[in-house]
Amino acid sequence: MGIIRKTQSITILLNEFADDTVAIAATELAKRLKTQLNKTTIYRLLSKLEDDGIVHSFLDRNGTKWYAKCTGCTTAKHADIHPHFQCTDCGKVDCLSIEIPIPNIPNRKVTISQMLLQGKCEHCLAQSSD
Amino acid sequence: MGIIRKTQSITILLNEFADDTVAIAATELAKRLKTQLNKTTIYRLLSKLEDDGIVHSFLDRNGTKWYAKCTGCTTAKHADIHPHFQCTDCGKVDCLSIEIPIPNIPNRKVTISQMLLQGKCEHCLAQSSD
DNA sequence: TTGTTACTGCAACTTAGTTGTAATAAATTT
DNA sequence: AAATTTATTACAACTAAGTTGCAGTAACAA
Repeated sequence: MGIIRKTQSITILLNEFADDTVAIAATELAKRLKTQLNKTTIYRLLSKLEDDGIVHSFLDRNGTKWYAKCTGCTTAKHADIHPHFQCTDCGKVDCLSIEIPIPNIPNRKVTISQMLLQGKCEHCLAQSSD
Repeated sequence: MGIIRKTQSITILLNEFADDTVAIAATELAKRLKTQLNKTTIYRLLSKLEDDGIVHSFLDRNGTKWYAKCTGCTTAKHADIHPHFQCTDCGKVDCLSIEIPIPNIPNRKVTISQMLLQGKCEHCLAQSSD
């Protein structure tokens, strides 16, 4: 179910992911590209790009789905095991370049681990002098 | 916005949380209690119970919202900083009684940390002899 | 340049959750 | 115990995110 043809739509969509660590909400993409792409196309492409290991997705506390570029992922396996950070002030979300070890839980075999951190980003910390 | 009156509805709803560590999906509660409570009531009560520190909620990878009982929380602050575990085989979700330290991120002030672990639960591990 | 079929747009749909409002039932007062 | 107050509930209607089916379009191979 990956991407086979290099279409205009893909170029338009990938252009939005200029910054490698900043995540974009799926709904935000749908809004931004409304005049250029149908929302069905956007959702379908995002899903394919994720299958191909080009982007990865995650949810924040509100259930909003975010997408960001992958680094070092393949079709076979997503290697993005970094935590994500959401600023509670400005709402900005990005990928943190640290690795969180998967904790060992007795009686269970843990294979996937996801971490969402919330707090104040650099910019908002400076603003509030707090 | 907390709970003021001890109503029948609350009794019915809280009865579902018999097990202290097993989480229940909001949609599952809506389905189970359909004949007894209106879904609006269910969602509003869950939200109030969360405000009161009686239950806490979190989202899984599919965006499904789960609720589970709190231990040691108050109206002022949710103290449930444990990770949640979802079995990729049977779908069961529960609270793990371990504490994950909030990682220190340079240039950011992290105040909330959430972790979702996925893998095989004890029961499904035994089933699959794997 | 033609044929194949992946991809896209559109409309209609689904699902989770929310909002407004009138009726009901806890809890308090008399 | 009855009356009063108002938090709570049910109902219907709505919203927002995402999905599905399908006919038309556009990559790309031959």
